Amino acid sequence: MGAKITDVAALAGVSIATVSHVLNGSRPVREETAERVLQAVHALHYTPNSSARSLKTGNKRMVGFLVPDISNLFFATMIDAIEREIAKRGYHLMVVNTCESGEKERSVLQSLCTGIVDGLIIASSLSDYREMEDYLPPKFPIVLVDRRLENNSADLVETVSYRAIYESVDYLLRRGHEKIGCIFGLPHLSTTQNRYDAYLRAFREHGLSPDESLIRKLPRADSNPVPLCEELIEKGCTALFFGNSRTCVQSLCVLRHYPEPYEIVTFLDSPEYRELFQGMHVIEQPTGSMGAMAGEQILKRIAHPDVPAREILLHSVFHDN
Amino acid sequence: MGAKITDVAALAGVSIATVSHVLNGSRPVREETAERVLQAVHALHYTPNSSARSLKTGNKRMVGFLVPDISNLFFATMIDAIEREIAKRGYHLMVVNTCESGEKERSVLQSLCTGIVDGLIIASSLSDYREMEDYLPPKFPIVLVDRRLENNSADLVETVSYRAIYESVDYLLRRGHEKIGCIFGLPHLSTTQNRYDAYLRAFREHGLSPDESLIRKLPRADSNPVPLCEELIEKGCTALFFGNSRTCVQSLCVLRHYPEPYEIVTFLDSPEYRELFQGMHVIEQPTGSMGAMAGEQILKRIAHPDVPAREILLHSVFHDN
DNA sequence: TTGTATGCGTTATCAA
DNA sequence: TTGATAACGCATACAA
Repeated sequence: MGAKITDVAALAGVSIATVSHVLNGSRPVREETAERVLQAVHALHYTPNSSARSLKTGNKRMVGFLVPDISNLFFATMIDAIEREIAKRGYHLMVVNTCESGEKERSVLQSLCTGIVDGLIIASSLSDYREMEDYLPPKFPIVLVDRRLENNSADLVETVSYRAIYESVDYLLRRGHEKIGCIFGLPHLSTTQNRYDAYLRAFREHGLSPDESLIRKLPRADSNPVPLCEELIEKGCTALFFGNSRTCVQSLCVLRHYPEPYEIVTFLDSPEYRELFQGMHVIEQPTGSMGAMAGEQILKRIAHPDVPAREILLHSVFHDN
Repeated sequence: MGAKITDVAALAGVSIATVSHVLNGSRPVREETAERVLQAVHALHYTPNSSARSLKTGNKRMVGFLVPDISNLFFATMIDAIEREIAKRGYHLMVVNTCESGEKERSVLQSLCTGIVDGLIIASSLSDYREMEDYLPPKFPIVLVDRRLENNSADLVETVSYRAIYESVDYLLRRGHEKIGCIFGLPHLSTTQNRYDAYLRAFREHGLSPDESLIRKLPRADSNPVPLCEELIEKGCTALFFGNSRTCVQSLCVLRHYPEPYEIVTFLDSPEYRELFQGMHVIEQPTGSMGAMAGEQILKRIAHPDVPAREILLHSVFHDN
């Protein structure tokens, strides 16, 4: 252990209260006294013990982020944005990978919310908010991001892709495609459901109904989309629609093996993929903005636990390249 | 605030000492009593307040990981492995993105090492260990991972790629390639330097010297390799060597635009890219193992701050597909 | 302008 | 086998 507040007080010839107030600016101190304290602090390389401070004040200056899959660039981009946002106010970000497991999410939730972090941003693998509510102290600051849960009563930052999906389908139909293959993500996620619904509605609004046999969903987080993709191409699809970046990236190796009569629409989840997706049509998600908004919102929530929950909606944009 | 140890004690009809001992296994407790305590813990969703525990024990059960670039899958893979490893012993991982900035690294270092984490794993953007040593309390547990620093006196987990690079160059030369283009990462990193040296040596051991005009290094972390790659192809290269996965991924969009008379060797930094790199020859890094070893080592170092520093070396493997 | 004393929620040392 | 209680290092209400 290093120096403690009592050591500083002794060296400066003042009480520990004065040391504390000098360091926190929490009460006027005579300039000369303050000077002596600061010198003692410097001489002893004193830094306040953050556990003691947290225990006393209840404030950790730390936000947790529960991520379903850290090896997905979508979340890496979001992490970066959140961290940048909260760092502005002196907060640290603690990232924990929940591996798309509701089980692990709950266990991590429980261990973080009691004394480690002041608030939690969660991209949840659960489906109902009540599944996590039991494990949280009442009014614990929570911001849900990207994925919506049923019976949610927490703040939410979400991206709406309905319009962008409509435009992309409209584009493909105008280009005359009749067999459009389609691969979405995990069926139980709100994002998947919303994109799927938007996709169907877009066809219906054109007076069509899509060939359901050309629509696939990935059963598991680690499912390989390659066989699905090959199947769709074999079936004679002339266009492919990918419901997220990762699926598209993983499928690229297949696409190279075939001649290219087809057009591709894919979600662009992270600017990292912009170059890789050159020549495709992309639905760009405002991933960084989502992270920034989530970071901003969790700090607001920590500061004001009692104001009503907010929903913040952002929008994806379709680019036909 | 949630339930406290006094609440549990009251509900179970025992003293707080007994609750503590049941939870920590630090003293024999009658089975029936222990059972009652556990039930109360469960009923109240009690979790010990970690600030209080840390204050008392001096142990935070938290490891920090300073990552230069969280949107690089290489590091995402490592994060996952570290977290998995230390979770076995009840430790949490706190990830902070240093954005390839030595400046930011030092500032984060300073704020984390005094009371927030028990130890730090660092993939450093600095070049000399003494640059960070000044900001650390004496004997603070540090494990350097992936990147070696000059004058290092901390534990180190590093991957050696010399043999794999030799084999890959040998392979390309045997296949008769005479113009081999080459793109490496940031010049100041030990990994880049080692790979570059190994590349040159491999040619020399074949009695050749590589055409230096076909070797490129990325000047900055956010540099776009695409123009470099195009240039190399224009110059008539029949084979390309990528010094890391990300550079290769970013260059893929170019490669599609040219007919394919060339062969590609690339580092495979993360299993995520395995499919994408199908048909290429890869130098596979043991990224997950590096993370696991780093996690294991930091816990050893925290437990035994006084044993001499260790160097742990792993090896990349070349696969000609 | 400064000092004293209490308590934050644990762990661990005594006693019983 | 269990309970009472003293720290851990700090912030802060209350005194002076």
